Amino acid sequence: MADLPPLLPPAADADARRAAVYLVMSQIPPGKVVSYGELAAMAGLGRAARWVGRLMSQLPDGTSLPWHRVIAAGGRLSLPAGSPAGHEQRMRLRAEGLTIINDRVDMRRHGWHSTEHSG
DNA sequence: TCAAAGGCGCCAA
DNA sequence: CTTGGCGCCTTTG
Repeated sequence: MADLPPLLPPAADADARRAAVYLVMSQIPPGKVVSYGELAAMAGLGRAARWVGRLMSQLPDGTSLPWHRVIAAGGRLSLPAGSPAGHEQRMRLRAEGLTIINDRVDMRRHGWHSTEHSG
């Protein structure tokens, strides 16, 4: 996507950036997914995709944030199915009506802000 | 300041 | 499809 102007100042504290990411995350509707990079851009962090990924791993176990709706670019699930988090992710996504094939989901259908022109 | 690393992303072969 | 390579942003030693 085009380079979105930072919603946050470069000097924003980690708390502010985290809050921004959490806020965007909380807006992800069930059955929809976004990539790390998209989430980073939407939160005003630019290309901090990796940073977002690390933030995900840092989330508390009992968090209410839909971390499972944050996946890798192109609809890929980077978390291994054998991993507890990966298993949980697939379980939740399937529960929300997503079809996971070859560790991938159809971004055109389940992408939060994708071209859902024909529904 | 330099180097290494992380639930990443994109391009070339 | 799988590899290999480089870029990106941030944190840590």
